[in-house]
Amino acid sequence: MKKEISFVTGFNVVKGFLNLEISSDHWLNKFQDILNIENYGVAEKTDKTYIVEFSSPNTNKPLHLGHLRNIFLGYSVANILKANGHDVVKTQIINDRGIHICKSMLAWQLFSNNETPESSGLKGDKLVGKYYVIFDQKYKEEIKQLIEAGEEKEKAEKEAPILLKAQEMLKKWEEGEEEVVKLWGMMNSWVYKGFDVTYDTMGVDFDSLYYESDTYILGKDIVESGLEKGVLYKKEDGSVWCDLSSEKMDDKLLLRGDGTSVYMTQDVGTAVKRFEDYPKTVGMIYTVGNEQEHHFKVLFTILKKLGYSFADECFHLSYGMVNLPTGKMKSREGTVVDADDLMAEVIQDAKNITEERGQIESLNPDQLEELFAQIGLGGLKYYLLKVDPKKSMMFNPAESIDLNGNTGPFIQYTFARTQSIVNKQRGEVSQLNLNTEVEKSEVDIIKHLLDLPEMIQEAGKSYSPALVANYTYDLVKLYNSFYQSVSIFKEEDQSKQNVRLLLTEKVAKTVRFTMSLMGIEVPSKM
RNA sequence: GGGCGCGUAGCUCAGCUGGAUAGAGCACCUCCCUUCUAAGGAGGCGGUCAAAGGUUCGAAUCCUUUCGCGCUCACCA
Repeated sequence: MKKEISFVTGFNVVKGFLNLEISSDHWLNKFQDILNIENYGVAEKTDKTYIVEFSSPNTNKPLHLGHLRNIFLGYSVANILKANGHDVVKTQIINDRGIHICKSMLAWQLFSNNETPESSGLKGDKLVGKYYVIFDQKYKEEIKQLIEAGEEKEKAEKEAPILLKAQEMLKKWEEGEEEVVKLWGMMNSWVYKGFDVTYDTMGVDFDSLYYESDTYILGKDIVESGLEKGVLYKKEDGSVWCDLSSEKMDDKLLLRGDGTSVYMTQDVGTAVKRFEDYPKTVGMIYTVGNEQEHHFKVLFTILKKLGYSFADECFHLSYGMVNLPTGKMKSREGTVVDADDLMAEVIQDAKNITEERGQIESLNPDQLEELFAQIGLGGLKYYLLKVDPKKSMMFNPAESIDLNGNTGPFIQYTFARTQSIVNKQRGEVSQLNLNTEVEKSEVDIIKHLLDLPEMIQEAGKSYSPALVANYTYDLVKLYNSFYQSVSIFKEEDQSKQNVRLLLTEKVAKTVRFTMSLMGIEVPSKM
């Protein structure tokens, strides 16, 4: 065998396993192959388009920790699909209509004295969220009063005056009453402005937006034609349903007795609209929490029954809930972690630690601000992305800003190390000498670099940034081990030094690339 | 009750298309900065892979059952 295959230099047998020794020049050949590829890790362009939906908030309250997992996940999956050569459309459905937003509107009308983001200095989404909470408080007070007056609890919950007023407002909105629509438009614009600030801090953007207030109308039309085709049926009270008994599920309501639409109605409309807007689409990814698994199962089934073959190309990217050490997040109990607050906190922590031990003397104030944001947000994003999406996860605020071990800042730190070497080198590194002898720590890095394309492919297939995170972590661990065990600039053998410099450059490029897939920036100093 | 998912070290997580002594980080204990960033590295401690059966030369991984946890089954979103 040693004669047949030139790169095998030895072998031994342990417990029934054949171990082969591979020569240095084989690994250097492989490394040379990688170096020759311009965008190593990025697959060739395909003509396929994927639509990735994420975020999709309600417009009645600010974004929170749960949204952060959703948004980072969706954004990262979009990047990963791009790296697999596909065209990607990042989108969301904005749930801008319905009773929830009317509640905020009503409470604002009743109790705000015309408070605006400008007059209060509050971020728009925070201001609207504040009135949503006020509505809930008043609503509860009224229920309590009704019960004390001898009303049944259930009846009280249905007949609290403020709730009736909100429902009335919703009706007026659907009828297009000018004043209500105007108020709705104003308060939504506040929210969007607030969200824009949050997305900007996150470093996240979208290619297209869909509004429920638009798509629910299309949804209604589709339901009507489904009725004509006999795919759907109408009950005596006028409500419209889809028979799902053949899939062993309960029938699903698509239009209420009074003709108004439900969530499912607009989801049908949105899906159809998107496939019309992007005809080359071969996959639509819905990044939505696992509590909606049933909803999407039903949605895809209904789409198929309505005759849309693209139903098979829809995929619910279902992710687990984010829990706190204190338990579940509950808005009613005030345990929700606000997205803006958390990001600010994490950036502040990065600042404190960096000022304490960073190598940042040469940076100006603007560069420092940027660095703190990179480290803080990098840590947060990595923390939320390194866990398998489908698993629910524990969010420990104390650990998210940790810097040691399997964390974003650890990886960023390693990248910064590579940069100080790259900067010290100055000028071109000469070609690889394939006859150089390589250390084990160097071979380990080459082997891992060789796995990159397969990892990208797998991450794309399984929609899992966690694979990218773990790959990157393993790579920088190998690099740190190498970094500590050999010296680069003290190496007298020029060929060996070249190998190490080229490895350093390639690891740096790879880390910057894989981190970018997670939406994480890497600093050259920290 | 039905459906779906999860259960790996004290804690947080990898590994799961079956292969060698089950890995990492945190925490705890040793070492290593006159060396390119010690936000680092080398090592130690720590596991009946929830439990029991089964398939297999071989199971954390596949199958069955049980237990525990989560989500879900609205004229809510």
